[in-house]
Amino acid sequence: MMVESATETIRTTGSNQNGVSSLSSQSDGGGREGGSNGDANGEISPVDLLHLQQQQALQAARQFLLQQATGLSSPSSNEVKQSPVQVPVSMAMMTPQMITPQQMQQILSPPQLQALLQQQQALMLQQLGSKQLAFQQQLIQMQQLQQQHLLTLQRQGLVNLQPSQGPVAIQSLQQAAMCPTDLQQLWKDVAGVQSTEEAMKHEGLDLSTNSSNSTSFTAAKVSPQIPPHPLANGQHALHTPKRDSAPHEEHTGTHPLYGHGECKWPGCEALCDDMGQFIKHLNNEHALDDRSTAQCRVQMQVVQQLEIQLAKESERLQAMMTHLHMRPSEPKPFNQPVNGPGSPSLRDSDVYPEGLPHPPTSAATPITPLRQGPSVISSSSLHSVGPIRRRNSEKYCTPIASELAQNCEFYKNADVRPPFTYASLIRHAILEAPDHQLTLNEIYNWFTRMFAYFRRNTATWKNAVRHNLSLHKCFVRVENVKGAVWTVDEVEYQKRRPPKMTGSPTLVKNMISGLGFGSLNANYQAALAESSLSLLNSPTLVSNSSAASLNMPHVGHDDVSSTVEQVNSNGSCSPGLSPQQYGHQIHVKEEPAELEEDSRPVSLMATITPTLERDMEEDLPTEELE
DNA sequence: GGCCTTGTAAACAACG
DNA sequence: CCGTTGTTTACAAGGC
Repeated sequence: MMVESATETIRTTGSNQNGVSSLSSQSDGGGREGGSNGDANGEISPVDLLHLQQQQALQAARQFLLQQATGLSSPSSNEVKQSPVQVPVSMAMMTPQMITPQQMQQILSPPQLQALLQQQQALMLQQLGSKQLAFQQQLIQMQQLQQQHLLTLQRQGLVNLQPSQGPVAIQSLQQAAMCPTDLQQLWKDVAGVQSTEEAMKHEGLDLSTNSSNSTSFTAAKVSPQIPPHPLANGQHALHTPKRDSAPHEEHTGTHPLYGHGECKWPGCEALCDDMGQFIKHLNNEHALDDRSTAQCRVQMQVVQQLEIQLAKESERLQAMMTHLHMRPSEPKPFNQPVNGPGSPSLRDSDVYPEGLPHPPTSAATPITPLRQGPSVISSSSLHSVGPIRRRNSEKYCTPIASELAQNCEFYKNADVRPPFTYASLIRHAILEAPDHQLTLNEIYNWFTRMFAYFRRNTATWKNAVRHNLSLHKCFVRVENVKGAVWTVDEVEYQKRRPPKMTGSPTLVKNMISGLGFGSLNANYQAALAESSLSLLNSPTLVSNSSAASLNMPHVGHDDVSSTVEQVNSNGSCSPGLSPQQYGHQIHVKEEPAELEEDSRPVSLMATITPTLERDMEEDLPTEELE
């Protein structure tokens, strides 16, 4: 499929953030090393080459455009006369010119760049009046120029883009969705690049004009002089994926860009004690300048991509269900763009439940687990669903390690309940600690640090944490010099969830039989969610998923964070637990009684989302590195 | 329907 | 006394 190529290229973006996505790198709001583009290993890949070439192409194109654009007046002629060269703001907003090619290159992968150009062109077509025809043509020329360049490159074997990809570049881009961490990284890159290149100024481009003719520019109206409310609108217009429904933000303030004491401007996370300080910060740091507009624009792209991705994944789900002889229910929600005009984009909470076969046999069949899935698309309207009795994790799916690694930023910012049990989370927190031990308070902190969700209702979940610590034998309290710390007894933990058969036919049978009557069992739901998530979040893996996979027999495990220990056992550096312990844990099977209980078809995931396996392999090392 | 897991709530004790 | 930590019990919801 086309996904292959697209994701292949997008991977470059993904790889850049490996450092970021690693759980260890929770530089909580602290200094972000923006712009470290990951090409630490000084070799120049074809992709790098492409970037370079693209950069040149862009520059050339821009030069060309600028020369002629200067003659044009913007529709609203609102240019600010700061820079020698004035560019219609719509253009500034809509084209890569608003940031330097270097910046573009840094924040967007080649196909993204290309797609951007095309999308911008499309937008231009919509938004510019007929007067702008000439301008459009120039834009097209620019794009063509770039495409030609790409073509040339490809013919030279430097690029693996399909020649025909020009027209469908957007599609490629769509297919290669960015995961939350991607997005976050994107922001950081933009921010980082901007900050470092601030002095360079925008090569004669001044974007700090306002434009009333560009609808999308409303987003960019996040400007100092505008009070919070319009800002809120702006933010909603952007459909920020990680900032979903705001109702729960009241306690943190009334500003959608402000929450939990920090600035929620993408990639910012600056700490602000109060709203006043935040506003000040907003005005100072996020004024209407090229950086902000760039970020807004990227955010638009982000939202767009997420929406598109959602649609695609929905389609995929539809196809899967159809294939599995499920009643497709109403295909409607899948085929139509998720975000109706004007509707908050991330309406997935509507889409998914709808997309899933409505439980015909039992109205009680819960769909919430899926909705609470880690998927980005399920970020909205989740917090108010009330007590969650079941995580969809634990049993049937999501590897905490990989899930968290990939969606670290997402969970940090989105008020979405992580689809893991407390026990899993606690364990993960502890194992993530340098010496595999944490005090209660440190566990608390980990929760709040890692999950925006756990910044609310502290009494409740803290109680739950304590409850879990006490309840589960796998959590061992160790008296310490400075108090007590909690550790994980892996053996005990694994007892609770012994590895079962992986991708066994039984499972499949179960699944299918479960599907037979349309009542989705939780496993399947989770599988879908998981599958969707992994695809959504790690385009990197998509291309490999089919090939990789299935060669990790024993990991039909629900909570794949267990793999962390596996790795640890190899690499071994776990003061908390001996390597032996770790070595044993996986296959330890004692207390048959307990094992019995565990007829969880966890391995389903291995069948459905082989991606995860690779996933784990990938992010484990990063964990180890911390 | 019973059992199990999980989440939530709450009571309670120990401790600083 | 108060807050934190830790244990325990009870109950509800959901899955098997």
